[in-house]
Amino acid sequence: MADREVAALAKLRDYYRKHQLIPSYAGLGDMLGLSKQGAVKLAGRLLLRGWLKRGPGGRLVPGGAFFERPLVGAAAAGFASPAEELMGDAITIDEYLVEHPSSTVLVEVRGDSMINAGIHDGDMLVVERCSSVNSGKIVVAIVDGDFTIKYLQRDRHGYYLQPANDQFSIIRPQGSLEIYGEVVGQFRKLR
Amino acid sequence: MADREVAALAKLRDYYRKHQLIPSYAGLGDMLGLSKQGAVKLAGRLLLRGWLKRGPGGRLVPGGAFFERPLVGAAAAGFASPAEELMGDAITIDEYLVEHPSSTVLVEVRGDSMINAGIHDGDMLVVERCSSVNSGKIVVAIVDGDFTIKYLQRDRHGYYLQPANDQFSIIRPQGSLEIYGEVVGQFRKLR
DNA sequence: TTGCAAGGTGTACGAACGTACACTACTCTT
DNA sequence: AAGAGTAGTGTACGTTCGTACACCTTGCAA
Repeated sequence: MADREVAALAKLRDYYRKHQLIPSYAGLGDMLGLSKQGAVKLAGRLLLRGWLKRGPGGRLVPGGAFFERPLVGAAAAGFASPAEELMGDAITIDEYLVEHPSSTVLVEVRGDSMINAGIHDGDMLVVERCSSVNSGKIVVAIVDGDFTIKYLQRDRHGYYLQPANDQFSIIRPQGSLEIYGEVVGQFRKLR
Repeated sequence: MADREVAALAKLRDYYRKHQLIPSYAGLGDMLGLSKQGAVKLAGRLLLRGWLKRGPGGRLVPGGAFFERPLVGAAAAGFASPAEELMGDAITIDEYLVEHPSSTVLVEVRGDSMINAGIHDGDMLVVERCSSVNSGKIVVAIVDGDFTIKYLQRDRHGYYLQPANDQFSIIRPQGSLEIYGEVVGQFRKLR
């Protein structure tokens, strides 16, 4: 049975949460009451299932399925064990929203000019810094020294900034248009 | 200068995102163009700042401040050097959204019944599990075995579920109303 | 000028690591 | 009864790891 794998995965999750690190084969063996070689074989099975993968130097690192929480879908009927639903890992949302950590910043929204795009006053935006953005994307641009959030559009006259609110008008930059970055995600507190 | 530390942290964040692992001292040295000993000393400084910490076997693991992202205010005027941005506030998205990790789950939204509350199809909700919720809050309720997202309201006839979309109607539960949890946050990818 | 701390390089060493191979015990299937 | 596959142990080996110590440069204060 795959009983042992499940138990091992549970202990690995606890270990990883505590140390942000998958133990070595020897450590894994100690943790599970196995010999080092038993741990090697067992880890091989976890690798096949995508729970673990190999990192630099042959070290074990968490695989794609390692952090997966039973995502409670809207159509989900059974949610039997509350213990398994727990979102213990604090990294998940961050990884979901941020692809390139070193070039990503957070910007707080002021104003309602993008309200029809679902961006409200007070929301937080995940912004990836880059100077060139494809048209049609939501961007953070710099107009008169201030940040502004708009759709970047282009027509035969060049690029312009389009709000998602009828009460605001299109901005056509005189001269060059300075792009701060592209909006790749958003989040807000509801409480 | 602390210039080198900031650059190193940026590269470390990208490396960690790719491999879920902080490199060894030798790997860190290669990454930064330093000798192994230079990496040892530099890592010592990162340890002092809380960006890294020590794991089992002396290995480096991300510290508490490792996942923080720079927060750029919407009213910020000058943003001259990227280094300057790091001087502002920094938060982790997870800490911002999740207050009680052990009782928080993520739910993916299906349907448009809450669209006027800014909750769209495909959004992710941060749900804090609890059985009793104050009225007026957005809740995940269980109706006929299915999850549903609605405002929880109360009148003289008792509790009912109110959608934020004119095309949907109020749900008055027959018998008891089962609350799965309260929606305390939401996030979505825009790319 | 002297002193000294900060930040860097080079070398060395024992411990721990990943890997490989041989072997055993048990459980199925043929 | 024989064979194959699975899950485990033991031993061995070369590499890499973290650590320590000596040494060099630069900037700055006494």
